[in-house]
Amino acid sequence: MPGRITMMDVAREADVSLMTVSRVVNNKDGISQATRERVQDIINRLGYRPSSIARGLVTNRTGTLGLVVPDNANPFFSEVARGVEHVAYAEGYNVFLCNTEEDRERELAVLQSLEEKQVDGLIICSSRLDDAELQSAVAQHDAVILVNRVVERPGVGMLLNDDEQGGRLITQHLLDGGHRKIGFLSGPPSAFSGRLRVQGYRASLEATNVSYNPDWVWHSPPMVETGKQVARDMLTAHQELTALLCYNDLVAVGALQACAELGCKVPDDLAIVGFDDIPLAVLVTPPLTTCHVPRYDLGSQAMHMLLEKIEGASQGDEPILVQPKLVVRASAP
Amino acid sequence: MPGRITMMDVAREADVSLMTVSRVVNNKDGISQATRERVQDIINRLGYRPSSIARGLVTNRTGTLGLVVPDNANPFFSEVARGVEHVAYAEGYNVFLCNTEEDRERELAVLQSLEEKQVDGLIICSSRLDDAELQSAVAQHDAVILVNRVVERPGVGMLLNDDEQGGRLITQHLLDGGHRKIGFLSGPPSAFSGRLRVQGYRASLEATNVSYNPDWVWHSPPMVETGKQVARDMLTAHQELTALLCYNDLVAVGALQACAELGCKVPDDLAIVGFDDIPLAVLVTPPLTTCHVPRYDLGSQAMHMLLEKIEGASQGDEPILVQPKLVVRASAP
DNA sequence: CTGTTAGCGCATTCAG
DNA sequence: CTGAATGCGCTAACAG
Repeated sequence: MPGRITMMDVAREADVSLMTVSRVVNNKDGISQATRERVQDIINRLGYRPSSIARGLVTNRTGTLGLVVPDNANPFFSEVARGVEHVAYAEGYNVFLCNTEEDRERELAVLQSLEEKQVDGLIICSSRLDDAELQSAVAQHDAVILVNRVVERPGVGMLLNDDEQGGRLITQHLLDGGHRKIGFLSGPPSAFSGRLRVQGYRASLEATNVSYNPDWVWHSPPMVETGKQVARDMLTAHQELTALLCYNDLVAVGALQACAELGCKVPDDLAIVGFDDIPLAVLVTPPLTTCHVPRYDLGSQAMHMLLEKIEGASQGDEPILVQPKLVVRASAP
Repeated sequence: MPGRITMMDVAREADVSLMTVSRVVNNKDGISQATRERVQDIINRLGYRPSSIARGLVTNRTGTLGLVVPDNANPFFSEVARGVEHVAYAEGYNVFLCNTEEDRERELAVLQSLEEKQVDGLIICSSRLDDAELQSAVAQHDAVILVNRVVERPGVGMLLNDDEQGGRLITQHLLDGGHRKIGFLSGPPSAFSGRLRVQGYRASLEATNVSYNPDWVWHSPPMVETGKQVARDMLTAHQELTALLCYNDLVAVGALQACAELGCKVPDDLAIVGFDDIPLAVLVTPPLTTCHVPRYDLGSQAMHMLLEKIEGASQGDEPILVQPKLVVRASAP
């Protein structure tokens, strides 16, 4: 096969220099309308496409970005991804969507790979790395936005759902409903947002003089299946509970299923609250009371922040807090 | 800032030539154990990372792949994506996950962009392009796998869920249940698989001497909201229907909601059947009868096929058919 | 307005 | 076992 069509081919065919072709391709001026059109025609006729990797080698910009998420099949992250990609696409970027499958090792590997690919910028959602790992990973890149994770490092942008406040909101709602024995399935230990939500829960309890009971806080991987299993164990071990907060809606749905199996009625025997307000939340029976997080907007806003950083127009690095909103439905009226 | 660390830096520091460093980096032999270790140490100490774009320029391989889907937030595609990415990652590839948002123009743009990025291979899921567009888009790439779409072009691999058979299975199930007036919400007109499913539906009807009524086949975008709207309109216009086939589970869930609003009981007043068997299918009430499609496996198998193609080991281009399986649940017992 | 020169960071020859 | 030369396809800086 004849190999890729290069600028050289176009230049030869048009009987001009490489530079002239380059100028046409990049819409730079300093070229007569006539040559521009002639060259453009030849480009079209030959089907020439610029090699963005050759270009990247000289410009040091690849036009690609990285987006790292724990699990793209989780509706929360896939919606964040949509927001990111929509904006990125509008600005002419392509994005590597990288799934870490909730795995630390894999997150590290992905981050290294993105570095080798020389992405122009990076958004990391809900990193599962510990602080030290994240610090040094982030140090390799010069434009980074963290979503729902904090790290001490100048130059890193942060966009955070106010998880502690979210934890307070849902806890307060249950307290207002008269609940005093409230369990919490708090997500994976590595989840930063889980820790914050528990803090909010605890703060809210203590503000009402209800004592915090660590036995009522269990970890669970953030998926339906695991939520179901852990909820079953927890509810069996702690039959005194009258309400259950869940790390996210997926876990809450799992808890709903566990209740069905245990013959425990929601919300009469047990109130259940989720987090995120994914579309699924209104599709289950009973629909979930939850804390609404603007997933798509989180993605698009993170992307806007990243663009500012890439273009060097970043307005300082104060973390930006997004306020979640309590949504009351039948699972915890 | 001092700029990126290059091979040159390592070579200078180790007092060897570029080539020696290159050999160490790429694990080639023809190097003494001693130098290898010494160079490796310096690489680690300096934090050198090879530039995959520079490498790509000379090797003509980028280590990146493209995956094009209509909507990553659709659980069907996000699961396919997981399958693809899992295998890709294991083989050292990164993948551009590109959402077309069900938009033809955008799909074309994405495909062109992937060409400029010089991906080593490409998987296109459920393309919404017409045949001519797809043909010429595909012609630009040398390793392409189509999922759930057929195109006439040598060299293109195809992995297909047997949608016609799926259409037959679900239709037959309803016929067996005594239904004779069966509507079909068949998805977007651009959806190849929708057309096949309708064919199966029609074939199944006619094999039972039930006449095919085109008034009972309506299009609907493949999402819950739109499914709900179209279902409402259709059921209002055609109250004679006793069963409704849906393009996918999302549409079926929408139909379920429409029924709830219309005061129509499922399955007593109307049987509803979905397609895909996404996790959501068992979470709604009543759980959906549907046609199971192995989404994750579709992704991982497509990826394996793509790898074979990239490595030139492709075993011919017979489309590979995957058989869907009827799953009977309460929405259409 | 257009062309020439140089070099991005690396791997592939081919010599030592 | 190691190194020197060459070029991938393109753009930036300067010349004309």
